Amino acid sequence: MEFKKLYKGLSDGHRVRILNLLEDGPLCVCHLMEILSLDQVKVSKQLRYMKELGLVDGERQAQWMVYRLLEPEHPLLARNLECLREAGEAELPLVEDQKKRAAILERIERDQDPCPDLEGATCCAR
Amino acid sequence: MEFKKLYKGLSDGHRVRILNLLEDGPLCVCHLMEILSLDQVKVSKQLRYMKELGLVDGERQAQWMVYRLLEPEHPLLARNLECLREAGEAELPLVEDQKKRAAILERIERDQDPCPDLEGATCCAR
DNA sequence: ACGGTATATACCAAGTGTGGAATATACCAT
DNA sequence: ATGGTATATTCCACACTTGGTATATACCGT
Repeated sequence: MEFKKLYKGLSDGHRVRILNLLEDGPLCVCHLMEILSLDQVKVSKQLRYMKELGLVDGERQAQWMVYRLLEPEHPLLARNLECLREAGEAELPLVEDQKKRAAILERIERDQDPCPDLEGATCCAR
Repeated sequence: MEFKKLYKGLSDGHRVRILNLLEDGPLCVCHLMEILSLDQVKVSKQLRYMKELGLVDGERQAQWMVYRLLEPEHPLLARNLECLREAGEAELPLVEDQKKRAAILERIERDQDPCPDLEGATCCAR
């Protein structure tokens, strides 16, 4: 991955939050909307932008689009997210986002919500 | 420093090369021009941009402007530059730039070129 | 085929970054 | 005061990013 594209990806708060979430595993658009409290068009646009940068990729699962990191083990990305998480709330609610993600996954498990099948676990809540 | 500004700074090849050079110590514009083989206006503009981002600051020393990192110990910046240097020539000639910088400093020492006084050493070659 | 849900795209306006050419400013030496 | 060197700024054009609103597409269940 070109360094330039990585940094363009990281130079926006919403995008960093999305990358941070995807680092823990794939997610569909509706969950990203829910966690970020962002409307659908904005999320879609950011995802498209990051897809063009070569940071993420999306795959259709039934009616949902499930996004994932293109290079989940990319050391520079991982390292930067780590530092940003350590920076705490003052910068971005990254750890809080991770908790919300976990809560959503639990809810899905508990309520048997229909969701695309994804590496053993389900993804979507509605 | 806001993370956003750091990444905006890093998302351009010339800027990364400048930041990498300044990490080793302050430099004046003419040396940056020489090492990057870039014309004066472009260097000045990138420096201004990074000054607005809060990444660098410039101080006049006689007829020269000497630039330095605003937060030389910033861990995220240091870490990213380190990784980019390790990435090697394919991405950016960062290590080569460092060598050029050292060569210039030697040349100054040897030829007693006039330069702004800076933390003991001199800086400018002309 | 139809209506609903999830997601993407198109279009337009505003803001931001980037490049080139010309010009201005600051300082030095004489 | 003058001319030279180092650096910054201005202006203009162009590409990129971002936000809003509206619309289109894809898939599902019936």
